[in-house]
Amino acid sequence: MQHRTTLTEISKALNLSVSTISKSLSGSSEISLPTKQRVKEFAKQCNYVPNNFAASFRKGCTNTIGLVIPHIINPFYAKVLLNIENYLDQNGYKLITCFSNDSLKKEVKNISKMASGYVDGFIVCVSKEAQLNNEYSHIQRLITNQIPIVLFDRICEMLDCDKVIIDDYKTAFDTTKHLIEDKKFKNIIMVSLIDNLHHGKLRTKGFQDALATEKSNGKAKVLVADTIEDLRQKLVVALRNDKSVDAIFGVNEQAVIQAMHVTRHIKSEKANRKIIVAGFCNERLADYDASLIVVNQNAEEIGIQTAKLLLKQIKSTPVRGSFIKKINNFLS
Amino acid sequence: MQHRTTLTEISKALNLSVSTISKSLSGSSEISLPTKQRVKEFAKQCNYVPNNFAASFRKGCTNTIGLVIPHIINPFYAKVLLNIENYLDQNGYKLITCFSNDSLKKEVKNISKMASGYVDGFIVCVSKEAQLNNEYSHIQRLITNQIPIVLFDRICEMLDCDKVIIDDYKTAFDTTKHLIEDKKFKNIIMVSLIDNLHHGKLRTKGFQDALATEKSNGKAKVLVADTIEDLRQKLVVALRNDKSVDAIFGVNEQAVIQAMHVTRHIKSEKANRKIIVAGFCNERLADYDASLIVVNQNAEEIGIQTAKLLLKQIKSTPVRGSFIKKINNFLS
DNA sequence: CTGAAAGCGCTAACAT
DNA sequence: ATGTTAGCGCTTTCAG
Repeated sequence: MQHRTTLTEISKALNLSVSTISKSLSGSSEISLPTKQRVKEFAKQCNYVPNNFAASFRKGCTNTIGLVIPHIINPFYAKVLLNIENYLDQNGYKLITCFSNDSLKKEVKNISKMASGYVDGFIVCVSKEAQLNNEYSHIQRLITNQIPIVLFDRICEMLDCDKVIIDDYKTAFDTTKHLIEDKKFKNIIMVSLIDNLHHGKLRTKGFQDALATEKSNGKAKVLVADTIEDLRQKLVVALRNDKSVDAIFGVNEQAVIQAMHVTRHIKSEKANRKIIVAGFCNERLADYDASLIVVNQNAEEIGIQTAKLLLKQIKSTPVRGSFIKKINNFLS
Repeated sequence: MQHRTTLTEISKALNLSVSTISKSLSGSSEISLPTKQRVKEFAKQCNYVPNNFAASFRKGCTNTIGLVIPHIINPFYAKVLLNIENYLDQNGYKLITCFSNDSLKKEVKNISKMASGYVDGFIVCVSKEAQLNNEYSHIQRLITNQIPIVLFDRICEMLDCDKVIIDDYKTAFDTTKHLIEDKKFKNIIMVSLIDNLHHGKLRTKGFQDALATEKSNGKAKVLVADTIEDLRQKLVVALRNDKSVDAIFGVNEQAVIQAMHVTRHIKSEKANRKIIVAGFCNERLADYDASLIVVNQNAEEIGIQTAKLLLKQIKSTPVRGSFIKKINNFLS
């Protein structure tokens, strides 16, 4: 790495003290105008770039946030990430991004490497593995140590910290109502590949409760599977057995995609059969099938709110520096 | 922020020097086994977490890479990012991620904030705006200052640094050949929304050259547009005017999507008409239309190679520490 | 084996 | 208006 000019070097060259240089460069009113100009000009000539990393170290805060999300192939996470970054950038923060790949081990590793001084706070969407094993001690440790943290999307209700989620239950409930009351579907099948996850269960419940409110509508079927293949087969069987099914409600993107597939297949068997697919998925899916009814998951809003909450926490937390100041006062 | 135990505190508590603590904790062979154990145990009791940020500062390298990409809605970039992160993580590096939103101003801002000491090197995919204005001075400055940097996907040939791209020309050429020779298409239309970008031009050229090699095949049409609407209209007209078109080759994802749309529309007008869409796009598009021919853009490979090249550069660059050491030796 | 000391680049309280 | 000083937490010679 090429040598970078430092304040000390400038101070020696101009026969001024480091603090004068520092103050001049930051435009302090304590310094005379001629001095400030001289310093600034010289600094520019030397290609001086302030070492903000050193400043961060000195001040005890890094203006950096650590983000851990499962992955980014799901456009929902991509959009959340994009919005978090934009919000943080506008507020002078940087973002260290890590992907857990839904592995608990990598999640723990990522968090601990960032927690060793690199970030002022965390935004986390926990891995599937953490959820399945109900293993949150790494998160709990951050909370205990009063490190600012906001969870989003996949959360654990036991943890006492800020959380941002869509209201899965309400969204599923409302969408189902909409399908019944506005769209006039009579026989809806729900499909899920995430019924082992917390938000998956909530969506299923929302669907079921919405149907329960429609007493006349006796038919309600929930199809749950662990693998795509399994779901597809179950769905094919269900649609062949019950010719009156007129809509499929998928509670996660993969389920929606499979529903679209199967629907196309069933339609090709019987041209006049009509089945509409609706559900939680990327709105771009509608690019390829305009009849798809997409549930809006508000990724933008989630991203912004998450970041906003975190910065609020950070601003209300005294930085380490002031704490140390207290100690020193006490000792002296 | 809660107080964090430091080496100094441990040293006072155990009546040992800071350096002994430091060495013990890092398992140095200079320290006796009993001391090491005593220190380690005490550190654990105090919940000691090393401040690697301070260590980074001291050592003059941060083990952090700065990434700037236009955005992440395009799954190609998402996949590249994911693979970069995974590779870097495996090699002990963190990743600061920024999005330029294709704005030159934000790109410059992002780079300079990271360059102020936070990162050991950069991975950049320049913004559309930078390309259109041929404005690369911010990148050139990094290169001049010998800051490790690798460009990917959108590059500038004038810049003297490592670059990773897919071979746009060859990929377009080969795909076109494949469409003609293997798939036996007779009349292919190419569509593009990126003909103002460097790689867009290369893809167009690849298409044209491939067609030129087939002398018997007189027909070759290139449709270029700036907006989606414009492209769609042009394509509709073209397909209505020339009933013999049997394939559309899109050189970017949006163009491919529009081609799929228009094709569906045209087919609905005339049921027996057959048109196949092929092109550069996310392979997930094939989930919704199995007849789509997807060009593989090798996002995984690009991500990994980019990261690998950067780390290679970084490892071959002496850290600032050693430079400073030289100065000191010289002075004393 | 252990300790003392210097210093990474910068800030900010406290002189002068 | 300018300078002095202390120190952020850690690593790394060099001395004992």
